[in-house]
Amino acid sequence: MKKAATKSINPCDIRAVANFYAAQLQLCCPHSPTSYPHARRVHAHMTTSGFKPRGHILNRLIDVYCKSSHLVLAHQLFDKIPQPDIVARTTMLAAYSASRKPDMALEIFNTTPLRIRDTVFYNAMITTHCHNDDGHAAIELFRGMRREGFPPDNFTFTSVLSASALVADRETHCQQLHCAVVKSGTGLVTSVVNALLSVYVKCASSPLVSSSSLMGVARKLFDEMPVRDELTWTTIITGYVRNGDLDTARQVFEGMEEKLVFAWNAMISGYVHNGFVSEALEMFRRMNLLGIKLDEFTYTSILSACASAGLFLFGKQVHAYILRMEDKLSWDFSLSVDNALITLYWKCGKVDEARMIFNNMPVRDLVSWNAILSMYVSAGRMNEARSFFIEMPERNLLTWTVIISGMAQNGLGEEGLKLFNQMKLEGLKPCDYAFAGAISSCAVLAALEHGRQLHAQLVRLGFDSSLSAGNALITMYARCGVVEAAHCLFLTMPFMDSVSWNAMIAALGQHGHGAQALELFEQMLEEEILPDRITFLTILSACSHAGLVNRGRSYFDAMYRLYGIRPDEDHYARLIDLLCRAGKFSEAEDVIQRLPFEPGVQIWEALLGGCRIHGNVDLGVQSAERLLELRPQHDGTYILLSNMYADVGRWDDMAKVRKLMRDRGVKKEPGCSWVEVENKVHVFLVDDTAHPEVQAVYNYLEELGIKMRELGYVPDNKYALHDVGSDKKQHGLSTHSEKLAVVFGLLKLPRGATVRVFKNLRICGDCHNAFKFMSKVVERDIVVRDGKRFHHFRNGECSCGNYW
DNA sequence: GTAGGGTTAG
Repeated sequence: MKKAATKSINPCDIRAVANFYAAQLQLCCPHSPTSYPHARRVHAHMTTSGFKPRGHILNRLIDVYCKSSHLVLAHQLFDKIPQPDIVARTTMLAAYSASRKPDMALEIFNTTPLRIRDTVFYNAMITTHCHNDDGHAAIELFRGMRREGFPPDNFTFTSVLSASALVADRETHCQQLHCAVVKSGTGLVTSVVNALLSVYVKCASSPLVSSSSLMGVARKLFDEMPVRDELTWTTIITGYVRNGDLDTARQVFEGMEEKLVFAWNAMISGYVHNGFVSEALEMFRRMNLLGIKLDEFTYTSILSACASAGLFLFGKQVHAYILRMEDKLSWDFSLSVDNALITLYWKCGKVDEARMIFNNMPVRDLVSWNAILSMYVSAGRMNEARSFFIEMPERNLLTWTVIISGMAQNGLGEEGLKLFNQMKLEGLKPCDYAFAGAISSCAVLAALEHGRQLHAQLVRLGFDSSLSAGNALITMYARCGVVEAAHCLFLTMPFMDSVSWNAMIAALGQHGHGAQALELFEQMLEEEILPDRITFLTILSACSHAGLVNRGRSYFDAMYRLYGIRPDEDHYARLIDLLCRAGKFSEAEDVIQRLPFEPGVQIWEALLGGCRIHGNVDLGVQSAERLLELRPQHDGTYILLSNMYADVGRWDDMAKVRKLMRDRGVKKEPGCSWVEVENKVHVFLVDDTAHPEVQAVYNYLEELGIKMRELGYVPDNKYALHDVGSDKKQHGLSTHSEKLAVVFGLLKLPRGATVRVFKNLRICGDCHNAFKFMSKVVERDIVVRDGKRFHHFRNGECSCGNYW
């Protein structure tokens, strides 16, 4: 039947029919929603009428199918062509490139004979490599096409220049390509110079080169351009913005005769990213006054400005304005703006509102999901974060990074490391941020060997200059007890920020090197690194650990006066801790009286801790009572209070506290200590009998005890008595977990190696005393990290100076 | 038939 139909059309008519079909397909605009159904109808008509499309009609049909995302259909058609021409091949290849299927594009490329290839075809393949972030492949292909004698054109140069921006040695490639551009005669084509500008600008913002000279090259190109388009302006403006030179960016911007929305957006986002929120808002107001039509980029940038500056009310006004004109906006618009709105709400602490926006979004993308995940993580709502993560329809590197570092931040190191491994199993290559999350997990677990291995991997992968990983490593080494390694790393880091300084100051403070910590802080100020609220938390702790009361007090005063940072509850708590440890109770009470807020858990904990050290029972009882009201289920308060009564022999009161604890069903967190030996973590509990080699430990402990007593060690049974729930106390036989772990380390670790032990709770007084003697007897360093700080025992002394 | 900039998630 079909044959009959074909036969009935004579050659003249076939040409007329072909023209008809071509005209019909011409009606299909590339991205209109009606183009695909129309093309299908035309296609069906051809099939039923027996017309066999060839040449440009076929190519056009393939093109429409590709552009309307019907790649399978397009490819079926393509496969039916006996010898597809270069136009059909380029169309198919570019379609695969645009839909991020580089393997399919490469297959078409490789099966296309050299003799029919042309420059356009190579250009399309170079672009495919760019979209696949494979700069080297793109550059290699560019070289190949020149070897084969295909002349590069302006399209070739724009693509290969953007490829060179992707590679590490981009500056070299860029300069070579610049020469090739000049030789090819495309050196005055606007699009080519734009691409050149773009690479120079990117090279300049790389931290490894001196930016000023490269921005100079870019500026010269810009000044000498015969024709500039809007892209030119945006590129040069963002160039200055990325290099932090907002004044020059502004000058260039003001020099534009007709300021297009692109350029406004570049300025606004530049101000936002560099922290100049009021300038960004000023730009926004000016745009409104001039009646410039705002687009989704303007709104997202301005919402992000509000989010980072905490300008909730202004942001809400923008939100209301957007809602009023919502019906005029497209879906795509609403997606990115909704994402920015989520960020606005959660950064301003409105977690549930942010979740509502997410729930009501008609379309969501990964950015939306990742934003909510980050929100739960930073709010410490890890159960919600965990289930949200599982629910996610897709994940990318960022998703994994957020959840891994979130686990670490919330003390869930084991889960963090598990997720890091799972991520690798799923075939994702961790970036430096993901490594930072895994390293922080090691810091939480005090898993030194594991952390060292991650450090080694990091160096092998070339991430050793990474800021985030470096900062995480400082903290990891410090928290694993190797403060020297942390310091060494800090001194050799190629780039640093305030986080790096904070981490190192905190490391020195935790290890009892208070004076050094303060020295480093002064150096930080000299280098004009602005301290933040975390910096002050760490120096107040450092002062507290080292007993530097006066300096701590004066830093506290300087915080707001000199740096405009209002002290929060945690700053006040550290101040009170500092004062109480030094026995200055009336001053501490005075501070509490004049607090600008209701004292919370942290304040009373600090006070109680100080009272315990100095045996100030009355004040201690008062603060414990407040704590028991605020947090009745927390075990720590009961333990501290009962220990305090025991210290002064008030056994009845002690018994009452224990009864109260039992009545309320509060369980004491069992004390445990652990030590890493040959990459394996050995955990000990009080009076441990479970560890397979525990008998050897008890034997060696006895042996050491004899030598220690010869040097003057007197066991203090008072502390053993305090162990709630331990029935061996009357005999004074109880052996704390930290003693077992230290002795196991002494037995198992190589001769002379430092023993590093970690304990979940605070170290006990008798153990502290015992380790001093032990370090002298065995002539080895012993490091113990307890819940609060580090103790370095060496030659009979502890780094804390008994001040803890 | 092929190219290039600005946004939102760490």
